[in-house]
Amino acid sequence: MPANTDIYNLPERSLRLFKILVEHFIQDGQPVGSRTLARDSDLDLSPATIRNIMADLEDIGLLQSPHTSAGRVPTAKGYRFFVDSLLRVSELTHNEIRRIEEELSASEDTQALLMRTSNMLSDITKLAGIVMLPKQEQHALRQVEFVSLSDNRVLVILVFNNNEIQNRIIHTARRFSPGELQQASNYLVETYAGKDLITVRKELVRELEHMKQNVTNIMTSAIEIAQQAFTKEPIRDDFVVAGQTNLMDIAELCDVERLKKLFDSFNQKRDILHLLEQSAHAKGVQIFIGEEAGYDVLANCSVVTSPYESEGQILGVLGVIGPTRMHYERVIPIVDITAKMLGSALNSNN
Amino acid sequence: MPANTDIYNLPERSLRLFKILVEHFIQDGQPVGSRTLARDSDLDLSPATIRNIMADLEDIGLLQSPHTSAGRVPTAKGYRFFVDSLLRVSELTHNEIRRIEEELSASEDTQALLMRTSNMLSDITKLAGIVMLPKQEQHALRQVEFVSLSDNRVLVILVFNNNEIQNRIIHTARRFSPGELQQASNYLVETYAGKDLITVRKELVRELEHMKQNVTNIMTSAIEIAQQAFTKEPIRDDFVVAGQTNLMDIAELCDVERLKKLFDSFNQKRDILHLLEQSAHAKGVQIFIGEEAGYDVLANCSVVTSPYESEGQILGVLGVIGPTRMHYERVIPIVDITAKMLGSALNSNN
DNA sequence: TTTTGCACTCTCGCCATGAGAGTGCTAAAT
DNA sequence: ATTTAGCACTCTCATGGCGAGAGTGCAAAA
Repeated sequence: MPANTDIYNLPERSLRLFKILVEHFIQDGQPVGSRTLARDSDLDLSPATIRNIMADLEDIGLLQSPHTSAGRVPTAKGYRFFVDSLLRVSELTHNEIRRIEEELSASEDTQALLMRTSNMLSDITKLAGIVMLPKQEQHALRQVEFVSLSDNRVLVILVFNNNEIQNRIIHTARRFSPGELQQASNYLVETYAGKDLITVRKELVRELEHMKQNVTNIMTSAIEIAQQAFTKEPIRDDFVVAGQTNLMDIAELCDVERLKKLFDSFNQKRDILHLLEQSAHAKGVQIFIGEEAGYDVLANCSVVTSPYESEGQILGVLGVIGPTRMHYERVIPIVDITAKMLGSALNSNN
Repeated sequence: MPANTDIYNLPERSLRLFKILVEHFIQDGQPVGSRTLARDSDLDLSPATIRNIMADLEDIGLLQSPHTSAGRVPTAKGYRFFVDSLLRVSELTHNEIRRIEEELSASEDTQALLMRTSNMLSDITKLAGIVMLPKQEQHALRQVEFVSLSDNRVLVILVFNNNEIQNRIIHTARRFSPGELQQASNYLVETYAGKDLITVRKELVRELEHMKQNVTNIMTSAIEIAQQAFTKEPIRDDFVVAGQTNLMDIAELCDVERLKKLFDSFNQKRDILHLLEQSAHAKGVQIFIGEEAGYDVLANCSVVTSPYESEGQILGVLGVIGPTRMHYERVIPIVDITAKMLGSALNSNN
């Protein structure tokens, strides 16, 4: 009797059993035994038969048992197989869709909208919502304003095409009069509006070169100020997490050690950011099963993500962090739809 | 032998013992017994005598024992007495002071500075730092800028005297041209710069009244826009908490239930805000011992706060949240000095 | 191939047990 | 009149044994 080592060649019956087992475990978090499975599956099999099948599934690496006399639970590989091949996502109710629509409809500035999105995700899924903020460098400059503060400090306000607003304070070599600032602002808008920051920086460097040869340029001061205003990268959050505390209710994470590590990694951003960036260029929903990807802070966690885009350009990534044992069939469409709606909300916002 | 029920009439010896006990408990969190105390106090007393004294202290309500055969721990009242009458704060080292100075010296916009302060507090104390943001209404308007977005949406940028910057998006009845906006902005700055938002609102109402009678006013549109721009209160965080995760290391809070409640109350703001507001008009450092004040989420927690002010005006409150069992002698001067330095940093920032 | 029967394993809750720590009280000592 | 020594008492906590319950794997029967 050759052991079937290929998960894609499993007999129909094993698949159904496996699916029911995973669903069962997702439901109540207890390892599932053969008795329960015999009772709850519509297949008419005795526990013994089911035990044999489960032993096979364990050999392939889809299941494991915490100890000899507990039932079985899915492995990371098991979850992967489940979400990739077995899962059928459920339709969202009308109410849910309307809820999402409403939350994303209000037109404020982008930052606020993204935070609301994150909150909404966490609220609706009862997990942690996460929204990566778009790199503003991709966005075209729309407006530049200068406000003179005391001495030689100048407040720079940049407005981008996506309604993102940035404030920076710079120190100038000398004091500029409001008139000069106004003039500089006019010049810069005229010259650079519609270009993204990277382009702007490049052109500024060239301009500066040019200026050295041709000192009579009346826009010397504008260039000088701009040089500073556009170069300095403001410290800026990369993503926002909402509803972290929802994770504290989840049994398998309910240990302060682990939670601390997880929360710390939200604060330090590094790992999470790395993971989000990976999925930035996938299309549609992606699912990371924590242990699989090797992020040890994400042990027992899954991350469901989707990039969101506007006018064909990927702006960022959003998603949900929860236990591997999460209701994927609900979470996936929620993330999916949210990403799409956020995309069009940002679009209509321009 | 009349039991001494007045804590201020306790014999010197009892006081010293009590102080040592509290310090001991703060140090390692274990209930302190008579043996330990006999060993560690320089008073040359036998455990038995100390037991008698401790029994007295327990009668007065300064101590309690978790159970008959544990040592004693301070009660809330005990902590109160300790911090009010017995505690001698330690001097900060030069390094620490320099550290604080450096963190608060960078001149950016106010929001960023406050966040850095909060982070610094949590980092230096290894507890949670908290900084209440100033109500911007107290601050004088310095500058108003309008940027036309698509259709009839206008971005309003308010700059206040304390370098705080606010962005709001408003919807106008009709589309305004950049020229009109510029004109409106000029008019508003001319008329209202130097006044705080509350005053501005009042005067605007009067202006509007006036306008109805005298429709020829050329600044109709300015008033119209301003009406919206200044009335709408942007959603805005009331305070920022940093280093929450530090609290997860603390033994007496190390239970997910409690932590969740605490973190939730940070998010919902209500309780914490209420507490902070209480101390806004105290002068200097204040200490709240959680249970005492009746905030049940703050059980086993203390909050050390100080208002910070600039030019004699109280701007807000900052502080540290930690276990009742915290190193007050260190935390108090840190909070104190931070508040003072933040005050002057904000001052020099104007 | 499936099922029955059965021995085996592992967890978990329960209880008893004993060491350790600390107390309170009484009687002796200073 | 205090302070101390002695001692019985109480409470926690770690340990180990025990039995119930759940689930397994295997061998033999259907």
